[in-house]
Amino acid sequence: MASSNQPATPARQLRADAARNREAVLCAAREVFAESGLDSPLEEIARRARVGIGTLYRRFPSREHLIAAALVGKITEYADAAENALGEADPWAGLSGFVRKICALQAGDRGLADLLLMTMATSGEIEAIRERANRAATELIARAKAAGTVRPDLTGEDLLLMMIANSSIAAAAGRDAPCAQPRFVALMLESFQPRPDSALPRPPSAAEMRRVMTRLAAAYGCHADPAAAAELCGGHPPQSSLGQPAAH
Amino acid sequence: MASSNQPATPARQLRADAARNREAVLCAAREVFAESGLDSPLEEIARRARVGIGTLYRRFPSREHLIAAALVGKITEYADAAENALGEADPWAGLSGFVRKICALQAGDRGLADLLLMTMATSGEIEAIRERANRAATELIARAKAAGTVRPDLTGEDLLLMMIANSSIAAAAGRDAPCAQPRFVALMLESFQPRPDSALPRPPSAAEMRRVMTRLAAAYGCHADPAAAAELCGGHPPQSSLGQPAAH
DNA sequence: CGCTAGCCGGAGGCTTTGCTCCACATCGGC
DNA sequence: GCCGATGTGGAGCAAAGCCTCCGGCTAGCG
Repeated sequence: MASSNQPATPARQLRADAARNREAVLCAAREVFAESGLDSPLEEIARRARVGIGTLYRRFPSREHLIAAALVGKITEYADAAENALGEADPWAGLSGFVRKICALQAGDRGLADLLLMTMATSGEIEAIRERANRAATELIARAKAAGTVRPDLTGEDLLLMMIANSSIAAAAGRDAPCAQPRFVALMLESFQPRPDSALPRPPSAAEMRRVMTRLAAAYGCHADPAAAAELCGGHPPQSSLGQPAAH
Repeated sequence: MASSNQPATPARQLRADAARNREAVLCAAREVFAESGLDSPLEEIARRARVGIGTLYRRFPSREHLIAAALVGKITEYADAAENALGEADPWAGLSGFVRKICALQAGDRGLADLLLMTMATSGEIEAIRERANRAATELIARAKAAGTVRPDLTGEDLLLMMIANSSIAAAAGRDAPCAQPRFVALMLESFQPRPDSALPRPPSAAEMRRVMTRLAAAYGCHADPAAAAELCGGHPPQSSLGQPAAH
């Protein structure tokens, strides 16, 4: 068993009809996830793709595989936004533009909003892209700090908190209050700016936020513990060769 | 079919054992709601109260009735916090203390956090208390604006946005990142302070936010449309115009 | 063409949750 | 202590989702 981590493209060439169906599922998944988030019923996706539920499961053995395959493109947009922002001459313009951009992305796609807040243990590809975005975002903050246009105690974790908040506001306000989300982002950006004599309580650590993201993943039915993840990938659970991994 | 709006206290004297059970259910409900939010399974509440599910439904014919009965006390704390803050001499100390207080309340009780973001069409009592809090909060903002310690374009709707955000951060971070929620509140308070030459996009209207709260209520299985609500109360659906006091 | 590996759909088992209904138990006035 | 009004528990039905399995279909190679 070659342990290719997860087939972003199917292992071998699919038959023409199968490939067509696979694409239809991905397309429907993008639609449904965007509308209703990553915990949408998979049956709804199959229905919209005009495909049996069995077909969906054959192509994507778990929800996480489907999520990863459907949203690589979208999360790449996110990473690209971060790196493009580094090209901006003015550090504050770069950072604030990036913040507005990703918050708008979240507001426009509930699936992406969810994905940006969780870790996908089974998809190295997604995590690599996220890491790329993280590096760029950290650099964006560092530059703005150096230029004195951002409060010196701002951290990358603050950006993540903002994204959690933005995601819930976008989900709650939706079309009922379309100006809520931009308003909130503007307020957050105000809070990022430096202000003399104002100290913030200490931020959460990167490790803490990683744990948060792992728990959020679990809430969407994505098992982030290594054993379950490995099993899902067809890999070997650590210490392999036990009859069955304990997790069920 | 008596059309008493909703029995905050049971219609007539309950038998001793029944009253004891009712109290046990309320107590369990407060626990479970606090831990897991207003969408917790009612069976879990019955189980923890060591009571049959039938008993729970007999006493509280719908989830909304149970929520209202279990959380009147908590939401009263919220309204009291607002009114007490009006007693504070320094307007900014009053407002910021209030904000920190309610956000801490939300962080400590997921049920309350949820309740503060939704309208309870079937419980005039809850809505009256909320209205009391709204009036006080509006006054708090007005005072702080007058004193120049808060940005002039801040509105009551911004407070609600903050509460939505705070609720989701508290829920996500939980015990994994206990400093996340205070950190976020501190940032929001920074954004409330005045800053020359900074304009915010226009805030959502009160009516829009009311619609948002109604939809959030529906998400917890609370039917907020007048017809369903009235039916649930055994009252008459149409015409009666005494509905909610319009916020503001 | 004909054949088969590969693919398809959805029936159906399982779990969770909501809510109803009724045979039985208990309280408490007399 | 009797006995009916009152209360109790949980069996049971329905709906929604997850996921597996298998009888039948077809694409596309030879």
